[in-house]
Amino acid sequence: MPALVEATRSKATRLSDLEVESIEMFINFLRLLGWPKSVGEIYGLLFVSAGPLAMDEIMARTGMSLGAASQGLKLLREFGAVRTVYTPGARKDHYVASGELSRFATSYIEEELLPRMRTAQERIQRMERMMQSLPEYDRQLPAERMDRLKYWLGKGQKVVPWLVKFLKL
Amino acid sequence: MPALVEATRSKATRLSDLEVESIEMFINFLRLLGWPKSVGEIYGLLFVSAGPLAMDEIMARTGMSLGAASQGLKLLREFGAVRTVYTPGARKDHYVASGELSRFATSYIEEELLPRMRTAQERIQRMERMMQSLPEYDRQLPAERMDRLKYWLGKGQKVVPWLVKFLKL
DNA sequence: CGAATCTTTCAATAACAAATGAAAAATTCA
DNA sequence: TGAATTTTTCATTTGTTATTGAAAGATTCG
Repeated sequence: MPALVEATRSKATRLSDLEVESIEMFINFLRLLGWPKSVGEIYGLLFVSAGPLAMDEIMARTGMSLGAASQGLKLLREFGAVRTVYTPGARKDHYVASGELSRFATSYIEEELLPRMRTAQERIQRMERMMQSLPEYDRQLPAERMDRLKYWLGKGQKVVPWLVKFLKL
Repeated sequence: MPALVEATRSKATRLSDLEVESIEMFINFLRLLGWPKSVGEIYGLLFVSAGPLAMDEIMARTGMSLGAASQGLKLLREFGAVRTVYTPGARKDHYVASGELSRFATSYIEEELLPRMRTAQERIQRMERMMQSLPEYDRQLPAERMDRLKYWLGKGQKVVPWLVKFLKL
Protein backbone atom coordinates (compact mmCIF):
# COMPACT_ATOMS: atom_id res chain seq x y z
CA MET A 1 0.00 0.00 0.00
CA PRO A 2 1.42 3.44 -0.93
CA ALA A 3 2.54 5.45 2.09
CA LEU A 4 0.25 8.39 1.28
CA VAL A 5 -2.88 6.32 1.25
CA GLU A 6 -1.82 4.47 4.39
CA ALA A 7 -1.36 7.74 6.23
CA THR A 8 -4.74 8.96 5.06
CA ARG A 9 -6.47 5.97 6.57
CA SER A 10 -4.68 5.86 9.88
CA LYS A 11 -4.50 9.55 10.76
CA ALA A 12 -8.20 10.26 10.39
CA THR A 13 -8.62 12.12 13.66
CA ARG A 14 -11.87 13.93 14.30
CA LEU A 15 -12.02 17.66 13.67
CA SER A 16 -12.21 19.94 16.69
CA ASP A 17 -15.17 22.30 17.17
CA LEU A 18 -12.84 25.16 16.39
CA GLU A 19 -11.80 23.61 13.11
CA VAL A 20 -15.39 22.87 12.16
CA GLU A 21 -16.40 26.45 12.88
CA SER A 22 -13.56 27.79 10.76
CA ILE A 23 -14.24 25.40 7.90
CA GLU A 24 -17.92 26.25 7.81
CA MET A 25 -17.18 29.94 7.80
CA PHE A 26 -14.85 29.69 4.82
CA ILE A 27 -17.06 27.31 2.90
CA ASN A 28 -19.79 29.94 3.15
CA PHE A 29 -17.60 32.85 2.19
CA LEU A 30 -15.85 31.16 -0.67
CA ARG A 31 -19.06 29.83 -2.11
CA LEU A 32 -19.97 33.47 -2.60
CA LEU A 33 -17.02 33.71 -4.98
CA GLY A 34 -18.04 30.52 -6.73
CA TRP A 35 -15.40 28.29 -5.18
CA PRO A 36 -16.19 24.64 -4.44
CA LYS A 37 -16.72 23.37 -0.93
CA SER A 38 -13.46 21.44 -0.90
CA VAL A 39 -11.49 24.67 -1.24
CA GLY A 40 -13.29 26.16 1.73
CA GLU A 41 -12.56 23.03 3.72
CA ILE A 42 -8.84 23.22 3.04
CA TYR A 43 -8.53 26.90 3.75
CA GLY A 44 -10.70 26.75 6.85
CA LEU A 45 -8.62 23.94 8.27
CA LEU A 46 -5.31 25.66 7.56
CA PHE A 47 -6.63 28.93 8.96
CA VAL A 48 -6.85 27.62 12.52
CA SER A 49 -3.97 25.21 12.26
CA ALA A 50 -1.12 25.79 14.70
CA GLY A 51 1.47 24.76 12.12
CA PRO A 52 1.94 23.77 8.49
CA LEU A 53 0.01 20.77 7.21
CA ALA A 54 0.92 18.31 4.48
CA MET A 55 -1.58 17.26 1.85
CA ASP A 56 -2.10 13.84 3.34
CA GLU A 57 -2.93 15.39 6.69
CA ILE A 58 -5.49 17.64 5.04
CA MET A 59 -6.99 14.63 3.32
CA ALA A 60 -7.09 12.66 6.54
CA ARG A 61 -8.66 15.41 8.63
CA THR A 62 -11.29 16.49 6.12
CA GLY A 63 -11.86 13.10 4.55
CA MET A 64 -11.60 14.55 1.07
CA SER A 65 -10.07 12.69 -1.83
CA LEU A 66 -6.56 12.92 -3.23
CA GLY A 67 -7.69 14.76 -6.31
CA ALA A 68 -9.78 17.30 -4.46
CA ALA A 69 -6.93 18.06 -2.07
CA SER A 70 -4.38 18.43 -4.84
CA GLN A 71 -6.59 20.62 -6.98
CA GLY A 72 -7.82 22.71 -4.10
CA LEU A 73 -4.30 23.39 -2.91
CA LYS A 74 -3.21 24.26 -6.41
CA LEU A 75 -6.02 26.76 -6.74
CA LEU A 76 -5.34 28.31 -3.35
CA ARG A 77 -1.65 28.55 -4.18
CA GLU A 78 -2.41 30.31 -7.46
CA PHE A 79 -4.54 32.84 -5.63
CA GLY A 80 -1.87 33.37 -3.03
CA ALA A 81 -4.23 32.31 -0.27
CA VAL A 82 -1.96 29.46 0.75
CA ARG A 83 1.77 28.93 0.51
CA THR A 84 4.25 26.14 1.09
CA VAL A 85 6.79 26.50 3.86
CA TYR A 86 10.17 24.90 4.04
CA THR A 87 10.12 22.05 6.53
CA PRO A 88 13.57 20.65 7.24
CA GLY A 89 13.94 16.97 6.54
CA ALA A 90 10.45 16.62 5.15
CA ARG A 91 9.74 15.26 1.74
CA LYS A 92 6.17 16.36 1.45
CA ASP A 93 5.16 19.94 0.83
CA HIS A 94 3.74 21.67 3.87
CA TYR A 95 1.10 24.35 3.61
CA VAL A 96 0.07 27.37 5.66
CA ALA A 97 -2.80 29.80 5.17
CA SER A 98 -1.69 33.24 4.12
CA GLY A 99 -3.12 35.95 6.33
CA GLU A 100 -3.88 38.07 3.30
CA LEU A 101 -7.62 37.56 3.29
CA SER A 102 -8.16 40.50 1.01
CA ARG A 103 -6.74 38.40 -1.81
CA PHE A 104 -10.01 36.56 -2.04
CA ALA A 105 -11.98 39.73 -2.58
CA THR A 106 -9.49 41.48 -4.82
CA SER A 107 -8.92 38.47 -7.04
CA TYR A 108 -12.67 38.13 -7.44
CA ILE A 109 -12.97 41.74 -8.41
CA GLU A 110 -10.00 41.69 -10.75
CA GLU A 111 -10.61 38.34 -12.40
CA GLU A 112 -14.38 38.17 -12.49
CA LEU A 113 -15.97 41.56 -12.08
CA LEU A 114 -13.61 43.86 -13.99
CA PRO A 115 -13.34 41.70 -17.13
CA ARG A 116 -17.11 41.55 -17.31
CA MET A 117 -17.39 45.27 -16.92
CA ARG A 118 -14.95 45.74 -19.78
CA THR A 119 -16.90 43.33 -21.97
CA ALA A 120 -20.11 45.15 -21.07
CA GLN A 121 -18.50 48.43 -22.13
CA GLU A 122 -17.73 47.00 -25.56
CA ARG A 123 -21.18 45.51 -25.88
CA ILE A 124 -22.76 48.84 -25.05
CA GLN A 125 -20.86 50.53 -27.82
CA ARG A 126 -21.94 47.89 -30.31
CA MET A 127 -25.52 48.11 -29.09
CA GLU A 128 -25.65 51.85 -29.48
CA ARG A 129 -24.44 51.51 -33.04
CA MET A 130 -27.10 48.90 -33.75
CA MET A 131 -29.78 51.08 -32.25
CA GLN A 132 -29.08 53.80 -34.80
CA SER A 133 -30.97 51.80 -37.38
CA LEU A 134 -34.09 51.44 -35.27
CA PRO A 135 -37.08 53.68 -35.99
CA GLU A 136 -37.28 56.58 -33.56
CA TYR A 137 -40.27 55.10 -31.78
CA ASP A 138 -38.59 51.76 -31.07
CA ARG A 139 -35.40 53.43 -29.97
CA GLN A 140 -36.84 55.64 -27.23
CA LEU A 141 -37.18 53.23 -24.30
CA PRO A 142 -34.12 51.07 -24.92
CA ALA A 143 -32.06 54.24 -25.33
CA GLU A 144 -33.17 55.50 -21.93
CA ARG A 145 -32.26 52.20 -20.34
CA MET A 146 -28.90 52.24 -22.08
CA ASP A 147 -28.22 55.65 -20.63
CA ARG A 148 -28.93 54.37 -17.15
CA LEU A 149 -26.76 51.34 -17.77
CA LYS A 150 -23.88 53.51 -18.93
CA TYR A 151 -24.29 55.76 -15.94
CA TRP A 152 -24.30 52.81 -13.59
CA LEU A 153 -21.36 51.10 -15.25
CA GLY A 154 -19.44 54.33 -15.02
CA LYS A 155 -20.15 54.44 -11.34
CA GLY A 156 -18.94 50.90 -10.99
CA GLN A 157 -15.77 51.65 -12.87
CA LYS A 158 -15.08 54.54 -10.57
CA VAL A 159 -15.77 52.72 -7.34
CA VAL A 160 -14.04 49.43 -8.09
CA PRO A 161 -10.40 50.60 -8.23
CA TRP A 162 -11.02 52.61 -5.11
CA LEU A 163 -12.51 49.57 -3.42
CA VAL A 164 -9.57 47.40 -4.40
CA LYS A 165 -7.16 49.93 -2.96
CA PHE A 166 -9.19 50.17 0.23
CA LEU A 167 -9.28 46.40 0.67
CA LYS A 168 -5.59 45.98 0.01
CA LEU A 169 -4.91 48.04 3.14
CA MET B 1 -54.64 23.56 -28.38
CA PRO B 2 -54.43 26.20 -25.64
CA ALA B 3 -53.99 29.70 -27.02
CA LEU B 4 -50.77 30.28 -25.10
CA VAL B 5 -48.98 27.33 -26.60
CA GLU B 6 -50.27 28.16 -30.05
CA ALA B 7 -48.89 31.66 -29.80
CA THR B 8 -45.56 30.32 -28.59
CA ARG B 9 -45.18 28.16 -31.65
CA SER B 10 -46.22 30.65 -34.27
CA LYS B 11 -44.52 33.81 -33.01
CA ALA B 12 -41.03 32.35 -32.79
CA THR B 13 -39.26 35.18 -34.62
CA ARG B 14 -35.49 35.24 -34.61
CA LEU B 15 -33.75 37.49 -32.11
CA SER B 16 -32.07 40.59 -33.48
CA ASP B 17 -28.34 41.15 -33.02
CA LEU B 18 -29.18 43.88 -30.56
CA GLU B 19 -31.28 41.55 -28.47
CA VAL B 20 -28.65 38.83 -28.53
CA GLU B 21 -26.02 41.29 -27.39
CA SER B 22 -28.20 42.49 -24.53
CA ILE B 23 -29.15 38.98 -23.47
CA GLU B 24 -25.55 37.80 -23.43
CA MET B 25 -24.52 40.79 -21.39
CA PHE B 26 -27.11 40.16 -18.72
CA ILE B 27 -26.57 36.41 -18.64
CA ASN B 28 -22.92 37.15 -17.84
CA PHE B 29 -23.64 39.76 -15.21
CA LEU B 30 -26.39 37.88 -13.45
CA ARG B 31 -24.41 34.67 -13.39
CA LEU B 32 -21.99 36.58 -11.17
CA LEU B 33 -24.82 36.91 -8.67
CA GLY B 34 -25.69 33.24 -9.01
CA TRP B 35 -28.79 33.70 -11.12
CA PRO B 36 -29.70 31.12 -13.76
CA LYS B 37 -29.29 31.76 -17.45
CA SER B 38 -33.02 31.94 -18.08
CA VAL B 39 -33.31 34.99 -15.83
CA GLY B 40 -30.58 36.75 -17.77
CA GLU B 41 -32.36 35.89 -21.00
CA ILE B 42 -35.62 37.41 -19.84
CA TYR B 43 -34.09 40.56 -18.45
CA GLY B 44 -31.77 41.04 -21.42
CA LEU B 45 -34.68 40.76 -23.82
CA LEU B 46 -36.87 43.17 -21.88
CA PHE B 47 -34.00 45.60 -21.52
CA VAL B 48 -33.86 46.42 -25.23
CA SER B 49 -37.52 45.93 -25.90
CA ALA B 50 -39.37 48.95 -27.29
CA GLY B 51 -42.47 48.08 -25.31
CA PRO B 52 -43.94 45.72 -22.73
CA LEU B 53 -43.83 42.01 -23.49
CA ALA B 54 -46.19 39.27 -22.38
CA MET B 55 -44.91 35.99 -21.06
CA ASP B 56 -45.79 34.07 -24.18
CA GLU B 57 -43.82 36.53 -26.28
CA ILE B 58 -40.80 36.06 -24.04
CA MET B 59 -41.16 32.31 -24.38
CA ALA B 60 -41.47 32.53 -28.13
CA ARG B 61 -38.51 34.85 -28.63
CA THR B 62 -36.10 33.06 -26.32
CA GLY B 63 -37.43 29.55 -26.83
CA MET B 64 -37.54 28.89 -23.12
CA SER B 65 -40.22 26.80 -21.47
CA LEU B 66 -43.38 27.92 -19.73
CA GLY B 67 -42.02 27.07 -16.31
CA ALA B 68 -38.73 28.87 -16.80
CA ALA B 69 -40.49 32.01 -18.03
CA SER B 70 -42.97 32.00 -15.17
CA GLN B 71 -40.36 31.40 -12.51
CA GLY B 72 -37.86 33.81 -13.97
CA LEU B 73 -40.43 36.58 -14.17
CA LYS B 74 -41.54 35.89 -10.63
CA LEU B 75 -37.98 36.18 -9.39
CA LEU B 76 -37.33 39.37 -11.33
CA ARG B 77 -40.55 40.84 -10.04
CA GLU B 78 -39.57 40.02 -6.46
CA PHE B 79 -36.26 41.78 -6.93
CA GLY B 80 -37.95 44.77 -8.47
CA ALA B 81 -35.97 44.33 -11.67
CA VAL B 82 -39.10 43.92 -13.74
CA ARG B 83 -42.63 45.14 -13.34
CA THR B 84 -45.99 44.65 -14.97
CA VAL B 85 -47.62 47.53 -16.77
CA TYR B 86 -51.27 48.08 -17.35
CA THR B 87 -52.14 47.34 -20.93
CA PRO B 88 -55.69 48.34 -21.82
CA GLY B 89 -57.83 45.54 -23.13
CA ALA B 90 -55.18 42.92 -22.61
CA ARG B 91 -55.70 39.82 -20.57
CA LYS B 92 -52.12 38.78 -20.21
CA ASP B 93 -49.70 40.53 -17.91
CA HIS B 94 -47.18 42.67 -19.73
CA TYR B 95 -43.69 43.20 -18.44
CA VAL B 96 -41.07 45.93 -18.71
CA ALA B 97 -37.52 46.07 -17.39
CA SER B 98 -37.05 48.46 -14.54
CA GLY B 99 -34.24 50.89 -15.12
CA GLU B 100 -33.06 50.44 -11.54
CA LEU B 101 -30.02 48.34 -12.31
CA SER B 102 -28.51 48.99 -8.92
CA ARG B 103 -31.15 46.70 -7.45
CA PHE B 104 -29.17 43.72 -8.67
CA ALA B 105 -26.06 44.79 -6.83
CA THR B 106 -27.73 46.02 -3.67
CA SER B 107 -29.95 42.99 -3.29
CA TYR B 108 -26.90 40.79 -3.65
CA ILE B 109 -25.09 42.74 -0.98
CA GLU B 110 -28.03 42.86 1.37
CA GLU B 111 -29.27 39.34 0.93
CA GLU B 112 -26.07 37.41 0.39
CA LEU B 113 -23.06 39.32 1.59
CA LEU B 114 -24.30 41.05 4.73
CA PRO B 115 -25.97 37.99 6.30
CA ARG B 116 -22.77 36.03 5.84
CA MET B 117 -20.74 38.78 7.40
CA ARG B 118 -23.02 38.74 10.40
CA THR B 119 -22.72 34.98 10.71
CA ALA B 120 -18.96 35.27 10.45
CA GLN B 121 -18.98 37.79 13.27
CA GLU B 122 -20.76 35.32 15.53
CA ARG B 123 -18.48 32.50 14.52
CA ILE B 124 -15.43 34.57 15.31
CA GLN B 125 -16.67 35.21 18.82
CA ARG B 126 -17.28 31.50 19.35
CA MET B 127 -13.89 30.66 17.91
CA GLU B 128 -12.08 33.06 20.17
CA ARG B 129 -13.76 31.51 23.17
CA MET B 130 -12.74 28.04 21.99
CA MET B 131 -9.19 29.14 21.46
CA GLN B 132 -8.84 30.07 25.13
CA SER B 133 -8.46 26.41 25.96
CA LEU B 134 -5.63 25.82 23.52
CA PRO B 135 -2.05 25.67 24.81
CA GLU B 136 -0.19 28.92 24.26
CA TYR B 137 1.96 27.41 21.52
CA ASP B 138 -1.00 26.17 19.47
CA ARG B 139 -2.85 29.43 19.93
CA GLN B 140 -0.21 31.78 18.55
CA LEU B 141 -0.63 31.45 14.78
CA PRO B 142 -4.40 31.00 14.64
CA ALA B 143 -4.79 33.98 16.95
CA GLU B 144 -2.79 36.18 14.58
CA ARG B 145 -4.92 35.06 11.67
CA MET B 146 -8.05 35.72 13.67
CA ASP B 147 -6.89 39.26 14.32
CA ARG B 148 -6.40 39.83 10.63
CA LEU B 149 -9.80 38.34 9.91
CA LYS B 150 -11.47 40.61 12.44
CA TYR B 151 -9.66 43.59 11.05
CA TRP B 152 -10.71 42.73 7.55
CA LEU B 153 -14.29 41.97 8.47
CA GLY B 154 -14.45 45.30 10.27
CA LYS B 155 -13.29 46.98 7.11
CA GLY B 156 -15.94 45.17 5.13
CA GLN B 157 -18.62 46.18 7.57
CA LYS B 158 -17.60 49.77 7.22
CA VAL B 159 -17.39 49.86 3.47
CA VAL B 160 -20.53 47.89 2.61
CA PRO B 161 -23.18 50.32 3.87
CA TRP B 162 -21.29 53.11 2.20
CA LEU B 163 -21.15 51.11 -1.01
CA VAL B 164 -24.87 50.42 -0.90
CA LYS B 165 -25.61 54.10 -0.46
CA PHE B 166 -23.27 54.99 -3.30
CA LEU B 167 -24.87 52.49 -5.66
CA LYS B 168 -28.38 53.57 -4.81
CA LEU B 169 -27.59 57.00 -6.23
C1' DC C 1 -71.79 30.78 -13.19
C1' DG C 2 -68.88 28.35 -16.36
C1' DA C 3 -65.89 28.21 -20.21
C1' DA C 4 -61.75 30.12 -21.90
C1' DT C 5 -57.45 31.93 -20.97
C1' DC C 6 -53.48 32.77 -18.40
C1' DT C 7 -50.16 31.72 -14.51
C1' DT C 8 -48.04 28.97 -11.06
C1' DT C 9 -46.39 24.79 -9.22
C1' DC C 10 -43.80 20.76 -9.03
C1' DA C 11 -42.26 16.00 -10.19
C1' DA C 12 -39.33 14.30 -13.72
C1' DT C 13 -35.43 15.07 -16.68
C1' DA C 14 -31.52 17.29 -18.49
C1' DA C 15 -27.43 19.93 -17.96
C1' DC C 16 -23.74 21.18 -15.27
C1' DA C 17 -20.19 21.21 -11.62
C1' DA C 18 -17.55 18.86 -8.07
C1' DA C 19 -15.42 14.80 -6.15
C1' DT C 20 -13.21 10.42 -6.69
C1' DG C 21 -9.33 7.47 -7.36
C1' DA C 22 -6.43 5.06 -10.64
C1' DA C 23 -2.74 5.97 -13.60
C1' DA C 24 0.87 9.04 -15.19
C1' DA C 25 4.24 12.36 -14.08
C1' DA C 26 7.42 14.47 -11.15
C1' DT C 27 10.41 14.51 -7.34
C1' DT C 28 13.47 12.79 -3.80
C1' DC C 29 16.72 9.83 -1.74
C1' DA C 30 20.23 6.25 -1.47
C1' DT D 1 20.35 5.48 -11.92
C1' DG D 2 16.30 3.44 -10.08
C1' DA D 3 13.19 2.47 -6.42
C1' DA D 4 10.19 4.79 -3.29
C1' DT D 5 7.44 8.51 -2.45
C1' DT D 6 4.72 12.48 -3.51
C1' DT D 7 1.93 15.22 -6.63
C1' DT D 8 -0.80 16.04 -10.71
C1' DT D 9 -4.00 14.85 -14.13
C1' DC D 10 -8.17 13.34 -15.95
C1' DA D 11 -11.88 9.92 -17.23
C1' DT D 12 -15.66 8.37 -14.56
C1' DT D 13 -18.99 8.82 -10.97
C1' DT D 14 -21.68 11.41 -7.92
C1' DG D 15 -24.24 15.32 -6.53
C1' DT D 16 -26.44 19.73 -7.44
C1' DT D 17 -28.97 23.07 -9.92
C1' DA D 18 -31.77 24.53 -13.88
C1' DT D 19 -35.23 23.43 -17.20
C1' DT D 20 -39.23 21.22 -18.90
C1' DG D 21 -44.07 20.48 -19.45
C1' DA D 22 -48.25 18.52 -17.61
C1' DA D 23 -51.54 19.40 -14.19
C1' DA D 24 -53.55 22.37 -10.80
C1' DG D 25 -54.84 26.91 -9.65
C1' DA D 26 -56.24 31.55 -10.58
C1' DT D 27 -58.29 34.97 -13.31
C1' DT D 28 -61.13 37.04 -16.78
C1' DC D 29 -64.97 37.49 -19.74
C1' DG D 30 -69.53 36.70 -21.56
